[in-house]
Amino acid sequence: MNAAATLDIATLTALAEPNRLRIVELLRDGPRAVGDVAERLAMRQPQASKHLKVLAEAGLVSVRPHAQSRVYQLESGPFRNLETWLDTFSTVWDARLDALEHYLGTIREPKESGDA
Amino acid sequence: MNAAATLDIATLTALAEPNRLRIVELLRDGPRAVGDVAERLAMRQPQASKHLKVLAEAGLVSVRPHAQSRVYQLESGPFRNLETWLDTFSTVWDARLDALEHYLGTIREPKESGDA
DNA sequence: CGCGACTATTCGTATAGGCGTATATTCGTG
DNA sequence: CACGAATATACGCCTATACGAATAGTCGCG
Repeated sequence: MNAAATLDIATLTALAEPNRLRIVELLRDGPRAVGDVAERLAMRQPQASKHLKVLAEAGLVSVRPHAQSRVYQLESGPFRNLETWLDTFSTVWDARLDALEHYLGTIREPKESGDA
Repeated sequence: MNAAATLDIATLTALAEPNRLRIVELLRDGPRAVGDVAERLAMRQPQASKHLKVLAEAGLVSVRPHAQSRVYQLESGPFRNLETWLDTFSTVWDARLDALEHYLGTIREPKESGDA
């Protein structure tokens, strides 16, 4: 039911690559064609294409053909989803100290009472 | 200066691993010892230790010794930082269509005035 | 239609990193 | 101080994947 809290790992694996992260940050300033991305980030065209493909498969970017060029732009979905996932941690920071104390208290107890 | 907008890639690489992501989501419910993590996530103790080490080096978790056990808990810093980074994209979605139109218009131009 | 510009794909190579097994280390206890 | 429990580290193996070079595909244009 809470599908909103289920983060797609592909979003993170796509972002967790330096060059791809740079691409995303470049695209933040606006859409770009493949060659444009390659030139600005000083990488070769095939690498740009491959990384953009990975980003596209993760849904982070979309493509729009324009003559021979292909213009890539960011898609909000995965970013919003990631933000939603991050929000599930917001409540943790408040209860953090309390939870630690509590856990240290129960660490002696065997493992009983299956929680969730 | 604006270090807040500079996302540490280590945060993403640490999270972009299924088992580590599961660890983080488990720790969201509260701190856990290594063996506890290993048992709940059905992984072996060394793997749990290694993954927790990576998470710790990325600053996502902190350790607190308790007898022979070591209790790991989430640290808010990287999560907040990631959230701040995500916020830099919020303004993009609004200007998205506009930016695409604009880029398609300038795609013919060689390279207009090197930006920042 | 053939050519040039732009992009995607394929192939081989190198390396990062995850896993399992074994072992070292540390701490509390009697 | 010896022992057991809990954790960390070391080693070898194996897969995923990023890179470079070469090539194939696609589109507009004359």
